[in-house]
Amino acid sequence: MPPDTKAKLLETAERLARSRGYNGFSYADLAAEVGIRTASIHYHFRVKTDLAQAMLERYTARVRTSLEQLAERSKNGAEQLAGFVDVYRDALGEGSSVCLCVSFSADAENLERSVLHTLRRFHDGAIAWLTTAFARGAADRSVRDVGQPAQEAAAALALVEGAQLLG
Amino acid sequence: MPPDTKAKLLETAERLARSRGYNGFSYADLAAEVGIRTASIHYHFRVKTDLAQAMLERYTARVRTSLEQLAERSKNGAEQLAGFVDVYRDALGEGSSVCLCVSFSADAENLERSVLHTLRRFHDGAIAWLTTAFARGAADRSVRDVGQPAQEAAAALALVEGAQLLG
DNA sequence: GTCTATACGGTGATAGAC
DNA sequence: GTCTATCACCGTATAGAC
Repeated sequence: MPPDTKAKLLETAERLARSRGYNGFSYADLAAEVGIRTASIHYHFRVKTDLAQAMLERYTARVRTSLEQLAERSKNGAEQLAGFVDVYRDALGEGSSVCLCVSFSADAENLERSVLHTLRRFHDGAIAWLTTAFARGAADRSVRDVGQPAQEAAAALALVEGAQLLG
Repeated sequence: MPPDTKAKLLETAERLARSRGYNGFSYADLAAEVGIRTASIHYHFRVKTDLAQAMLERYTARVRTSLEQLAERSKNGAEQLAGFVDVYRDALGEGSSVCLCVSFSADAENLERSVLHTLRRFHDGAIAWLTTAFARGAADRSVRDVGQPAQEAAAALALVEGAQLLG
């Protein structure tokens, strides 16, 4: 069994990005934490953009799975919505860190197209999921005062991301 | 009349920070836009932290004035709250930029204590203002479904900041 | 796969002439 | 006040030995 350095790099990079922002950690920081040299990182991720892309894809897949499971096991729309906050925060990395997408969005100006594209798809997916949840809550009467589900969804996403920024 | 380079630096720096993030612009960028050399910037702001502090103080003062005037001229709580979004976005720099505090919050990990303190005071002030507005709206019946004004205020601030991040 | 060694540009910052 | 010149560092990235 190899130590699977690549997985360790991704895990550590995500933790660093979520606590310091994507541009807030360097290959030097990452290498030090994992216990190798910066040059070795380049073997696994040729350029830093490759690392960013891999981080985001790994993160997106994890969130998608969590949300799908939550939608299935929820009894109604209200329960589904209530679980969203937990998924968005706790299940994705404990403690005083921030959603990976918040950290990426903040430095969005310097990101590559492909990474930006993945980021946008994550947001679209989250809004679609929330829209369904609000519509469900309105239909089963478990959520009150639902206007346009799509608008409620956009507002809800902005709310949780903004809340993290203020933390 | 001198060209007042210092003011021009602050103005340009704010525009750059709001479109690229605080760590997204360098003295080189700033110097190029203003039309001087990087060394000259150091005459006005010895270190970059000094610039950050000055930017934030200037911004905070401007927002405070706008919010005070808005509170005074508003007929009721609902009108006051409706105007908040405009102040927070338009009145503080047109176009596709972001609130200066969002850009600072994103890179918060690398900021100095004093800057961080000013940033927190801005947030506290905004929440206090919003709390008053919600309480006013609840009292004069112009705003429906007001729970705890302080909580509504925190949620509202998170909402507008998160919305900017997603933009 | 990981290492040492190195390249190269960009960064904030300083000294001193004008 | 602004300049030129220069600094020490840190960032990503590459070459090649092991």
